[in-house]
Amino acid sequence: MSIKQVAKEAKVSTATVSRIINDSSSVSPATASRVWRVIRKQNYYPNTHARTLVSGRSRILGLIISDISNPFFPDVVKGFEDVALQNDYEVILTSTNYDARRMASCVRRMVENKAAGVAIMTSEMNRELIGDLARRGIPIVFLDVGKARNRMSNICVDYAQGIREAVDHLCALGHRRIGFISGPMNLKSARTRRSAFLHCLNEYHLAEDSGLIAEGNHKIDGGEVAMYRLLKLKKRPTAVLTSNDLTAFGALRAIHHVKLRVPDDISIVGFDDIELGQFTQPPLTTVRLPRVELGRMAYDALSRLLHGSSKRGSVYRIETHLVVRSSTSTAPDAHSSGRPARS
Amino acid sequence: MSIKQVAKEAKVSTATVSRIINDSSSVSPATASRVWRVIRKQNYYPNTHARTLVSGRSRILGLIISDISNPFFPDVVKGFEDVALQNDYEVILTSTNYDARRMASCVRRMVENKAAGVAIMTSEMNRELIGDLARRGIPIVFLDVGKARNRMSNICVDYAQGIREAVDHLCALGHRRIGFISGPMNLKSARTRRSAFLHCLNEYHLAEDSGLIAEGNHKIDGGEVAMYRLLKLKKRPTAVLTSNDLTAFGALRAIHHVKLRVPDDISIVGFDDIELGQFTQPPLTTVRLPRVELGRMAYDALSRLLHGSSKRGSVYRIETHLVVRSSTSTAPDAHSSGRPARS
DNA sequence: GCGCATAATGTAAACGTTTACATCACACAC
DNA sequence: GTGTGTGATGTAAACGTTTACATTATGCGC
Repeated sequence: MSIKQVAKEAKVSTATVSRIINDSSSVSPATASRVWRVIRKQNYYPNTHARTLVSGRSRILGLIISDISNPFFPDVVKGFEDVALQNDYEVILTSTNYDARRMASCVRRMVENKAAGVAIMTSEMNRELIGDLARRGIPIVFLDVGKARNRMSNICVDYAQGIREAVDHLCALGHRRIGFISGPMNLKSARTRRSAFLHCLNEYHLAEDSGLIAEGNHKIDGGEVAMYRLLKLKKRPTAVLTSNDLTAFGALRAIHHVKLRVPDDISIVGFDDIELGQFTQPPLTTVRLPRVELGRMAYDALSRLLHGSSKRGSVYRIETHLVVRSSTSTAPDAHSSGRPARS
Repeated sequence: MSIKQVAKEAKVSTATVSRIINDSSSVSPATASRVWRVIRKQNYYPNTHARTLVSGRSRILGLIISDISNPFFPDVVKGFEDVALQNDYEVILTSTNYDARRMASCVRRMVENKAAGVAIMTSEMNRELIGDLARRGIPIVFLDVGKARNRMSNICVDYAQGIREAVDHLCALGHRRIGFISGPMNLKSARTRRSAFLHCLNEYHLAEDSGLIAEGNHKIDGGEVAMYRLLKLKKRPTAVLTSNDLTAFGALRAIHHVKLRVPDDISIVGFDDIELGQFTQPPLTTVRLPRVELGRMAYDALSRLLHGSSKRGSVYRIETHLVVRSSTSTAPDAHSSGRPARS
């Protein structure tokens, strides 16, 4: 059961066994193979906790997300976990449930478990808590937070690119009144997406009409309610971008409910490209955010912070691109004036 | 940083600090509050690994699933995690990716991390591996495996109930040719669902026509392909049950693609009731399997095994029920002969 | 004031590893 | 034969806790 018993049966010291398990450096092949035999025979597994205790390094990586039942996250988790596992790291997954207080407990758990590094894939942030981790020398990877410092890297999603492609696409189809359904404005990621949209509108010299912007909650019901609001406008938008796909699903639902058709009467563009978007009626045109890759990148960033030569963090970039399906088409009121020039 | 420093600053022994952190039994309130002050001031967190090492108990629970990006699992994970956390357990999540070999590594990781208990929510099983856990005295909770033994409990999903309700519902609507799209037959859970369906058909004295049974893969594409097969039948079914919702989504897609209508031409019933089922076109009639509750129950079962008086495991039962939405309606060829009697 | 139960606290061993350092055997140069 | 470098192995301390046991202080009955 313990290294001692292995050592005893193999007639070597515990030090030798330890060396064999870990690096095999400077141990004779003969002894090594004999000890390996005993290890297999006894079905011995080293005790992680003892290892961590003495060596100080833990081979545990923390992954903090908002909520696993938000379809954005499973792929991120998968990407992160797969590659972490391949490198013999254990992953501890915690969720904030969008609640800043639970963030504190997430961080505490990371510290208690002596996580070697932490990837924070949620935007509920807390300066002090981060400081807590930093002070303990734990490398951190953030999502969409602008700074790279010592032992802190940052993954920046280029929302603007995808949104630009979407607006581009809609303008080409003759749309001029383009609405937007945002996420909850207390969420950093929602604000980022929203401002990328507004910025883009400017580039196209389209009037920024705050009436065309509704706030959702990044869930289906919120998207539905927000879409009803936009539909009640006397001059309703001919196309609507949404802050995430679930919101778009809600919008589709609302439109269907008032007996309008997508894309004939209204075009809808989602964001994220969750798998189910292919199967809505009609299949959803959306901006793809590669989530598995995001998870993988979070691991890579962490790994570089852990094993890299420099302790200085970096900023990584994830691209987003439009995926055209069937929820967008020509604007119903399209004149032949063509698309506006990009500024 | 360590208990010693706390002890030193509070002018007590490490034993006293330990007692204060853990049980507070037989330590004077005065000392306790003084020590707590120091703990907070130093921002001290006990080292989990040291704790586990000496005490032998680990407050880590293992959760083994197939694949987090299968929409069945996030809710299970959520249910399990939430209640585990409330009870100060850490959760280690591992995925088999439907691969028996990876199951071995999942189990090894559980042992290495000295998990206090393990919930295995996937049907890829392996006798030896389980024995490995059992021999180490680690309590286990299974899903849909019939035995309860020492330190082993089992959660049984009552698939039959929900399927019975579904067939009942379809028969009441005049359907006689009811098809079934199964999951991959190498999956235990898929086989269980399939045989529950066949059994039910018997109860209704409906002919068991193997041509009406197609094999999918529990994913959308598989459901789609399987549905095409059923549609090509010279006497195609008027209603189709599916082994899970994703399969049903695929079926909807296939039907839509050949310009038939759901439910007018064909009724579809899913299984699981994943959230997105409400938002398909039409919203999916399905059998609800309460996943969050399943996760919670897995924790409870584990907890009882850990802290309960008896080491003997139990069998728990999860009910499934039909949720009627809009993907089912009267059979197109319905005669007025009424529904067949239940045997 | 004495003895004794009880409450509060301290001492030190133990948990299973890793690792710096010590030891040993051996070969090789001189 | 002596010294010295090297490769293989052993010894023992250390990691940060918990906990059985020991010790000390406190209060109470008589």
